[in-house]
Amino acid sequence: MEAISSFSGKNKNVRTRFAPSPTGLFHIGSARTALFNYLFAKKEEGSFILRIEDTDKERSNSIFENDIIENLKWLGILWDEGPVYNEEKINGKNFIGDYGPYRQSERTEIYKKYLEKLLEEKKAYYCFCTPEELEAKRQYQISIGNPYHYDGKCAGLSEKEILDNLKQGKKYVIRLKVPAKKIEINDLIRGKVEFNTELLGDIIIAKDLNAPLFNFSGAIDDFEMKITHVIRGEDHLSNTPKQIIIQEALGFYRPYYAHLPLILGPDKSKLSKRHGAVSVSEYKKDGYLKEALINMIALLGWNPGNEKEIYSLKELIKDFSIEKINKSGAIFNIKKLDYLNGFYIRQKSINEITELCLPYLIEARLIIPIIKEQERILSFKNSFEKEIIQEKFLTESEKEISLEEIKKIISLYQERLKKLSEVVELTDFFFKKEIKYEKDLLKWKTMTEKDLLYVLDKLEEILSKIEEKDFNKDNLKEILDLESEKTGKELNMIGDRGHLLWPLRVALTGKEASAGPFEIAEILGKDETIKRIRAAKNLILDK
RNA sequence: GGCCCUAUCGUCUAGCGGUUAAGGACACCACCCUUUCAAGGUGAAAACACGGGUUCAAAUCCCGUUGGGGCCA
Repeated sequence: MEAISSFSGKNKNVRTRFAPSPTGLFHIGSARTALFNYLFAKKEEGSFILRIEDTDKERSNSIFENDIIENLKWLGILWDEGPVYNEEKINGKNFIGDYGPYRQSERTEIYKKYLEKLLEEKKAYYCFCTPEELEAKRQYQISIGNPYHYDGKCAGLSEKEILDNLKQGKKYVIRLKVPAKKIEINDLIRGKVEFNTELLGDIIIAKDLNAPLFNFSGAIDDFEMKITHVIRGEDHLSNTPKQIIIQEALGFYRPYYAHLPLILGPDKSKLSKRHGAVSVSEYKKDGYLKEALINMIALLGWNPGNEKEIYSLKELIKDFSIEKINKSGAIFNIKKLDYLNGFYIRQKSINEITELCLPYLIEARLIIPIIKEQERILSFKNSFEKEIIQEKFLTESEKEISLEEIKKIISLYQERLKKLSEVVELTDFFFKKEIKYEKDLLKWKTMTEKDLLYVLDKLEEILSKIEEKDFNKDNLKEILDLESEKTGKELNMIGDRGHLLWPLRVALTGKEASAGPFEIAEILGKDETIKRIRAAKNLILDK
């Protein structure tokens, strides 16, 4: 039996790969496959490789390749080697992630060499059977209750027949002779899995000499790239015996295999577009942090064996082990992602979270940066403290607002955010000239319109008396607490500050949920606060 | 249809024959805090698919059934 090495010590020879086809946006399931390959390689201090499997020219698109690359980098899943496309980077500083990916479309010569070798050694042969012919045979076999596989007709073609057919330009495929045998795989996750090759028939390995099929090019590349561990989704388990047959025909070593359970949608089928957002870029745009995404997908199908739930990429590398990967599929639970995202958002410093939120506010046109080069504000990084702190913005209501003030606003909402994108709807009232709401929203519990007008009058009166320089949350709290005792008695709502604070909050925000009114009033300032209280009165009086 | 994989609370999972009247997390519910919403705190409810074995003892091992999934066609 093949020894299942647990690789418990460091093994720097470990080489893993992530081999996506660029036929769609970078998928959350692919991200997890990439992550696990990365974690295992890093854990062993080995290498992790990115290989773009773009042999299917019809379906491959560089847009998708870019999406994969961009998001891998964003997540911090960086590969260790690859072609360097930019000369300058060879002489200059060359760091991980600067490498391009390996592309199968650039390696057809390599596959061709092996294809010719197999043909020469008579381990593979040209097959000229037409699709109609094959379909007819298939139907017949099924009708008599047999499982269908190719009957090997073209394996017996003479040298002359082959040449004649080729000369005539007949369409062909290349088939590999498949010996009838049992293939046993010792999957690192699933244990022993057996396949019978008799059910396969002679498999197609290429459409022509320049067009190898996925199973063939993959097997070649895993060998050429000295991959030791093939970690991939369970959907590839059925492909494994085919690849092993190819390896055996070519005399290659066999890598270790580990087939990950699939990530499922709520209906338990493989997670796909019809379940909603599945691409990493969509989650990123929606305001999920990479920390949350990494933490989430790592814990889908893997767990450390203790009760730790919060994991950084670094900690994952430290604790990761293939043995702890589960066997059954896991449903992707967006609520848990939300929880993790909220958690990581709360961990951020105010500068970090402001930097993260700013693009959303700008995109919603709530604020516009007042600087010559607008690009700078979107890409600021290190100079945050020194430079950006001076930056000014123009609000939607065309008032100037400093970054310092925006920071204050965001810090009020930091612990309320589940996703960065929510910052827009939560804080829009700070930036808008006019806020719209139903007047009934102003009423607290059993208050009448008369009570409400009385309270709003009182608020205006009291707040007007406070000097501009004393218009801060602590003072406001002290003064309004005192006032609410009086008005509470008058309105028969003793001890219930809501009769004063609820209308105030709604007048300032137009929302039924928000941060505290004292903090909000301080940021809005005395003039704006009083203006909004008056607007509330007018709303009630239908003016 | 054939082959293969899989099965613990609604969800993610711990459990690797006896310290388990099955533990944690998310979600849900209640309470506390509180002007609202969050956050935080406390607590509740919630699962070993089924049937056979093996064993003194099974969620844990074996077989089957059923369910779910994947691949191929």
